[in-house]
Amino acid sequence: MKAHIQQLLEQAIVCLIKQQIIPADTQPRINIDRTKDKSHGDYANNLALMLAKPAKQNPRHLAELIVANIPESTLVIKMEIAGPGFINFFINPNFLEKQIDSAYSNERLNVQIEANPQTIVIDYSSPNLAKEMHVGHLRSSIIGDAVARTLEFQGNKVIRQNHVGDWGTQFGMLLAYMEELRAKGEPIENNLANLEIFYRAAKARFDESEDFATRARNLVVELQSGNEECLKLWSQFNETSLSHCQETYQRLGVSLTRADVRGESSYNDQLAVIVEDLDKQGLLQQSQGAKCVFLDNFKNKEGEPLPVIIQKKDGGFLYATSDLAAMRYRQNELNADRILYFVDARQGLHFQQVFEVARSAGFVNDKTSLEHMPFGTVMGEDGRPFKTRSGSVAKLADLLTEAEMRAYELVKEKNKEMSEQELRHIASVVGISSVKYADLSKNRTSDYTFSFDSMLSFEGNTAPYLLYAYTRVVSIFNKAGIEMGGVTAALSLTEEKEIDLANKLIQFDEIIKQVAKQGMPHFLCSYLFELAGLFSSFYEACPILIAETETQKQSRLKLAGLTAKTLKQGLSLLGINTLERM
RNA sequence: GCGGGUGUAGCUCAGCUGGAUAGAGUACCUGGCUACGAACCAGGUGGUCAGGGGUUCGAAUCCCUUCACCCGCACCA
Repeated sequence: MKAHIQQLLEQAIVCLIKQQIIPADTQPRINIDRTKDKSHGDYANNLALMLAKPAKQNPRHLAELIVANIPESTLVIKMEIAGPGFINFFINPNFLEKQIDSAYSNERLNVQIEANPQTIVIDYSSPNLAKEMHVGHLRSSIIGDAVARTLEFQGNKVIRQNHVGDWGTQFGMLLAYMEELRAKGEPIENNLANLEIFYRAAKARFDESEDFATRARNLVVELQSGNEECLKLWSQFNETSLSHCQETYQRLGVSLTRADVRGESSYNDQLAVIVEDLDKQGLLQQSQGAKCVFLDNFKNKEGEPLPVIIQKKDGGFLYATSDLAAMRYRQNELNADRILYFVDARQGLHFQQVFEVARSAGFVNDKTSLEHMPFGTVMGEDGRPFKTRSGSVAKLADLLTEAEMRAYELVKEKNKEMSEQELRHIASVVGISSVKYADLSKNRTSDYTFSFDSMLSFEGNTAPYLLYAYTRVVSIFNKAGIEMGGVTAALSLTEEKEIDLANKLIQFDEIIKQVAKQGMPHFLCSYLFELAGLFSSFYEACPILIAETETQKQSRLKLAGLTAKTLKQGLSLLGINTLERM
């Protein structure tokens, strides 16, 4: 609809240019807004206000001229000039009904398939395998996954990349500890059952024993030089850690699989090549023993150009190096059009730098877009950044268990007769979805206050509210004895609440586009919450099964059916399951 | 010091990149279940959009400035 109005306005501009009312070189950005107030029609536009100055016209008068030059359209029944010079468009209600009818019988709910699908690489979750996943991994995993699903739904080719931290100095420490356990005859498997404890034990040995620390450092070197025994231990460790991750993904409903794992270690053989390439291109400089690329746009504390260190003075590589290798791989092997990074905002500078290096070295084409999708820091309830090293770290797995337990209590209280199995299932969906929704519904760029209580409150703008709306529709269709998609009669909108709901329903497509473009699932959350809210009002005000006429009943069933389908589809894009009853 | 971010109702947060009277949730108050599911709905109280300038028809949004807090800034990731 927006596109249609835009076309109308563009044609009006052409006419006005011909008439020399506005200058020939005007290329205004046409912005169609949805109105907040119904008295302003359905859509509004400020073109007259923007062009008033270049056209040397009174804005209201110019608005009249624009309206006079807009071609006939069956979709627009009325245009009004309001305020300082807004043009308000009133849409034919008939159109709304047609849209709903068509979305209802469409698998994709009328969400357009991308005309030019892209290959989009998404780097997300990427936990460090040395430790178990904790709350800090929640945002990247959940937000990245929601965006991946959304882009996929649009018809893009999405390639998930779980860039796990499976390499680096801390592995020396872990391997040394594994060795020690083995020497003592203790089964390593048992100890790896809890990675958090394992890591702490290894760290404690590292801190208390100089011999151990030395051994750990030596093991890093041996690992990197391909010592077989080391690699065996290393891969045993990683296997265990990865299976922990998969377990968590499974519980969380994150769509990452083992096939999406491409850890830092997989770029090992490319690191030296990257250095060589940069050197050949004359981008590399020696500084204080390290090999660096200097970028003029970035300054350090002393106001001197800031280096991106590619290779340490001891010959070791850094995460900038493997990020560059990964970028080149994603460009050349995966043929990415877009590469998205769902990574903590604190790494913003790092990404600016490596993006620039990658471009100037030609690792990435100019056409390929590199996008850091930052998210805010996880804060404790005291308002301070959530620290992971200070003793009582909330493991992600424990958090999920807590959520399920709280949900279980609530579900049981509301459903005294329900079987244990069903209670468990519902509690699991309610608990997990609450945690996810609490995170997804916030603008990802701002800091995130981690709070059990707000996450697991099941009232208001929460996942259960949306799930509840869905189950109400299911219940109605059960009672009516027909399938949710089985309404055949045409829509007939008369009541205000019906029209409000219908208007919201046809916006689904716009919202999907927005989420896909900006990588921000909270737009979808807000939309679904508003949709569920409008449905609840409609539900209260407009009896469905006991409607006055059969026509009205069928029409309302259809509206409810499309609401449920939209909720289900929307939640599914967020990685949240629906329930038939709760 | 330089760069980035944040500051909106008691609390948690939206505000669609400059639009019409700044919105939700929560908390608090009032009303609604022998009722298609009350995890709900209808309504109310609550604001110097951190402060101050500027740009213009119009600013929470753009520019400048002050304040407060957070985060980066050479071999960790």
